[in-house]
Amino acid sequence: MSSSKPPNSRSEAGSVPAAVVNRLSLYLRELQHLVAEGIQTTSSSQLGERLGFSDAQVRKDLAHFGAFGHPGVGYRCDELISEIRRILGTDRVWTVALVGVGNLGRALLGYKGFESQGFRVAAAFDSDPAKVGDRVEGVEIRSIEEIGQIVARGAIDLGMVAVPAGFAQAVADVLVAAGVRGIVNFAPVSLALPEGVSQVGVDLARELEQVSFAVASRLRAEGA
Amino acid sequence: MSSSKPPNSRSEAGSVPAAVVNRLSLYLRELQHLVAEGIQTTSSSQLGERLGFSDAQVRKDLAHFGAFGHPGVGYRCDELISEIRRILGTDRVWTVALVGVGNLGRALLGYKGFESQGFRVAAAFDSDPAKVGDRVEGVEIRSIEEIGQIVARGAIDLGMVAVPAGFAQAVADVLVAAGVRGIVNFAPVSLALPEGVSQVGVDLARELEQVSFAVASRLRAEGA
DNA sequence: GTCTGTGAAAGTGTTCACAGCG
DNA sequence: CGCTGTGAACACTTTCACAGAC
Repeated sequence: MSSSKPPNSRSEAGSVPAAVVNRLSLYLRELQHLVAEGIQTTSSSQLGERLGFSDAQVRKDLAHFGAFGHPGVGYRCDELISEIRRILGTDRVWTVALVGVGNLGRALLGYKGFESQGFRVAAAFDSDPAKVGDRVEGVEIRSIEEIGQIVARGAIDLGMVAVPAGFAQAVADVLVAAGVRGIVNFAPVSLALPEGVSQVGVDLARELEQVSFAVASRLRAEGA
Repeated sequence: MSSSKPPNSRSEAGSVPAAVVNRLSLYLRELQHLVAEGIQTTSSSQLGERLGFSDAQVRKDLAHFGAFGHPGVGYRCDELISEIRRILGTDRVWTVALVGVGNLGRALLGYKGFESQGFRVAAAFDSDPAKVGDRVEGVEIRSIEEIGQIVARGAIDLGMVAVPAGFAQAVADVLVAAGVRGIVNFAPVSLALPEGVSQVGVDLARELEQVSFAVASRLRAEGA
């Protein structure tokens, strides 16, 4: 409990608001676009402007994790990219298991955006015997019974659940029992997971509902 | 400024926090599950418990829009479902245009969860001449040049963008010019849209990053 | 002069706790 | 009694504004 804290490092595990983490990965994405445009240095105001946030918001968010900027200069893009990847944990490759190789599962297997961000879909499972053994995008589809073996072998960090709503909880239970540490759930149900397993839900109908609310509100305001 | 306000109605268009709208569609989903389980009446605490929120949170959220509960009883599920659908605007059918029929676009065309929530994917567009004319899930793929005609004909309310990042802004511009009122963007870029057009972004890699942050934080906390 | 990092102020969102209704 | 709806207390986030670094 004595000891000097290492400089340039904050809690990171401590309670960082989810909204901050959300924006962090937006910053990362935008920094990568900047680099692709040949821009090497940016500022909190440039970054904020491109994303619709204030400059102060950008600086405060980053301040949760350390001091990465250069007063009078701004942020070196490649430097900040490295820092954010380290914070998000994507300075290494996470292996991901996909469960459910329907339309959506197939799209996830073929999605090109995972690899460059540090995620590798390393295994796919489906309950349909007709699909087991097939290869999709170079990944062999295995029987759902094999989840335990493959994941517990330590080869899998995260799970993506793309099965019908009625099966999602059971699949999640199996994944958790096998030792997965986090789950992205594409089924339209709220999963009950034990503490220590993180989840993010992606519900396509809900995304549309968010838009329809905004549009409907605007229509109501105009019409009234 | 005199006048009696009509009972059971609040602003709705007024500034409702996005977080509230997000939870609203979670409530809707959960209420639909409750009905499927044969449960007809629920309470703020039951609803909250199943979703991980406090009972007070549920009541406060709903209070933004009116008084839908029955003291001493709770909420009648079907009643509350109707109210929330009205608030979200999904008490009618929204027609949606999909742009980009790659892996993800195909999955969106085949997604079974839209119809029941009030969304109909009524048109699909792709820039690849080889795809134009094909039918996917009963929807004919049209050339991107036709967006203007089809949307402006008034048949389309919302757009879903599932094209590569580099084309997303251009596609969004065309959709907006054609009169679309809201966009769900699956490309990993921030779209610049004019005021009056709503957007929601879904970035699959970012969803995984949120999970990897949480897991990495936990590992750091344990390891340290 | 430019831009960061940060306390202090302002603004929002959440929880508490209870009056009032069924 | 149980449960809603709600003002008041609290906690959290964002914005402001400026000292310090380049």
